[in-house]
Amino acid sequence: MRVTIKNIAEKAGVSHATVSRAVRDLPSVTFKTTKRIKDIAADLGYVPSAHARSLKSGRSKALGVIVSRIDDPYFSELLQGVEDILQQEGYAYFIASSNRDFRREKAIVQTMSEQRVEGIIICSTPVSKEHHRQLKKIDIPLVLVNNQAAEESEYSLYHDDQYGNLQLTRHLIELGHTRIGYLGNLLAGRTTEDRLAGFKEGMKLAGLSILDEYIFQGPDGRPEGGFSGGEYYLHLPNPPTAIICFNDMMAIGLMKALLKAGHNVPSDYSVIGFDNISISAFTNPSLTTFDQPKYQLGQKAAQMMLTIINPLEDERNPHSTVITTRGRILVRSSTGPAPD
Amino acid sequence: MRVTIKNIAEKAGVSHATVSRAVRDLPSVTFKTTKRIKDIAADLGYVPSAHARSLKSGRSKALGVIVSRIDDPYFSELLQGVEDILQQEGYAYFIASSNRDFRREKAIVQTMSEQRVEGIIICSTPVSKEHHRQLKKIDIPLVLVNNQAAEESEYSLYHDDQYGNLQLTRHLIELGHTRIGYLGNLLAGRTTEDRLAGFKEGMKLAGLSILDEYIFQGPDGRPEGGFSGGEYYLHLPNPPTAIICFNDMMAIGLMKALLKAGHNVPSDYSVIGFDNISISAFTNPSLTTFDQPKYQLGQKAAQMMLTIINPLEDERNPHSTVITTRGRILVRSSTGPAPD
DNA sequence: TTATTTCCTGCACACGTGTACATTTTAAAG
DNA sequence: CTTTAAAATGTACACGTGTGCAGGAAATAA
Repeated sequence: MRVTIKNIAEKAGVSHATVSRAVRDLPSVTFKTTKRIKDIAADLGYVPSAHARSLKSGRSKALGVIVSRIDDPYFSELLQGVEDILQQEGYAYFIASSNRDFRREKAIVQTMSEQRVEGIIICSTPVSKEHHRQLKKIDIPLVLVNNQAAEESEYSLYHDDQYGNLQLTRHLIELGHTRIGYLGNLLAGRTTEDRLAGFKEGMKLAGLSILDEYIFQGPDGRPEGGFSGGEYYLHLPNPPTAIICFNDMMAIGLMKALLKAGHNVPSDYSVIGFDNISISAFTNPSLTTFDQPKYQLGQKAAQMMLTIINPLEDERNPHSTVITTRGRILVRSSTGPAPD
Repeated sequence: MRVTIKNIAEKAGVSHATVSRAVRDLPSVTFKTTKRIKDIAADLGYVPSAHARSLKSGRSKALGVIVSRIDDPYFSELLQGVEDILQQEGYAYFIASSNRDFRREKAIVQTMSEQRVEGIIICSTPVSKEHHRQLKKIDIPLVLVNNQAAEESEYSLYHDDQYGNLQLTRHLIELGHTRIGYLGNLLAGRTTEDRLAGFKEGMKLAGLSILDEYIFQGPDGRPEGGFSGGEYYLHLPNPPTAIICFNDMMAIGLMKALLKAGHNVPSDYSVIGFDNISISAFTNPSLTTFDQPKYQLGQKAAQMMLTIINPLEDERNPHSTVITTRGRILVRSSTGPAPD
């Protein structure tokens, strides 16, 4: 069995209460006995039980993080930001991937709730408002990152995707492109809508029209989805000269399809991604994209959560906080002047 | 305050012991009262406390997983395998990244230990045997994945890296290459040594010699590290015609450096990666690599851990289990015949 | 009916820790 | 030295749940 404060107390000839105080460095215990107790504790290999503490204090020092998929570079880069803040603060965190499955996400929240996490950072995307209402019923603080059910939530962080795709669209127009396509992601819900809106806005501002057939939703947000999107565009009788993809992964898949068909990027087609995942600087050609500050977003989400659950004594938390961030366009080599 | 079995007991007019039994579906409670109690529990939004249960039973239903970095696709694909098994079994798991920092890993183990995880899956790489000895002192079951301190551990999984690089080397030799380089990863310790050994073995078997200058350790395992490796090779007076990289990320960075300098892959240089991260099929040219079954490795690690901590009644766990897996070579478009 | 058995339920304590309060020890003051 | 205050330590109960044991209710047998 594990070493407890009682074992230490016995060996030190004091009560377990004194040990409890000593290991937490409370000033009410003499320095000398504190030292003695700590030596014995270290000697026995004592590790305090967060569970017992949680039972008394209601604080578990544990959080939960939900993402759609762990092996999606967008999420894993964001997670690294969350991690670096939480580890610093001595918080542990559970992680789980919802796979965009409503029931799976419910099961995850249930499990985390049983584990008495102090809060949950949700980076995946609840499908319905109904779902979101269910989430709020459990009374655990939530921080939502780029979540769909925006309006309903108190604490959330957003990246301004519409602004991002507006910048990207402008960039293409400045290069002389007029026939521009948007390759979306069927699974991404509101996110793909926001990005589409930015694209439409950019086209409208320039007085350009969009052919219906230039807007296509790929089956997923992976390279495979981008590849099949590429096949779609290549089969159009009059394909666009530039394509804005939902994200970098899809752009990479799309480029693959174009190159495989013997076309050149960017001289035949300009291709654009979104997110600036780390690999996007090393593709061939390197990818023009929009730099969404994922790592910082993760950090800020973690900090927001910590602020909520550890409010400073003298101030109350605001009822609601929404942080909106904007990244910046990164022009690389996958975009060029429109062909004649 | 959260709903407890006492609250339910009060409302149902029974003792909390009966509620405790009812919510766990023990047969000793009448079906009728069980139903009534469960209805009340659901009505009040009861969520059992894993912490209180853990205190009594010693089982926390929580595990820990340590990786070097979460945003490394190798680890995140492996993690997805772990996740898919554990979620199915109702286990939650803490995750943490060590950043290959000894002290950070120690702090992580401490935190997880306080959280009373039932076991820890370690995918990062302990530097020293001393470190590994410290790990074993805490009496928590460990499963090591591709870990350096191989011999000392009871439960571990390995991918046969040496075999892998032997296959890759053979492939290049069959293509007529004789001047072959190995670009390692300075941070990867034993892993890069194993892969180097496979390379040397392949060369030796073919009666080929290796120039010292063809073996170079890049500063890290990311594209950046591969890029600087590429710059190194390009500055050699007599560069190799083919380069085997520590992993796919480095191979992608290396290709970037070669292409940037105006060379062609594979007609000027053949390039090979390792791991088969999902993006490697979509690079330009697509990457010849060795398919390490990361997802399956993660699954097996999780299953092994579950077997250890939930042994079947009628059988005892073996004192030690080591699983070794072999992947297979994937020939794509980044390798070709040696130039004249 | 009563006696016996089986089935349910309640009581009481345990898990490891924290804390208000009581008690003892120590230090300071007289 | 005693007296008094302050500091250090101990006692007892609490957190939410599980479980051995005892007791009560119901079902079966006589």
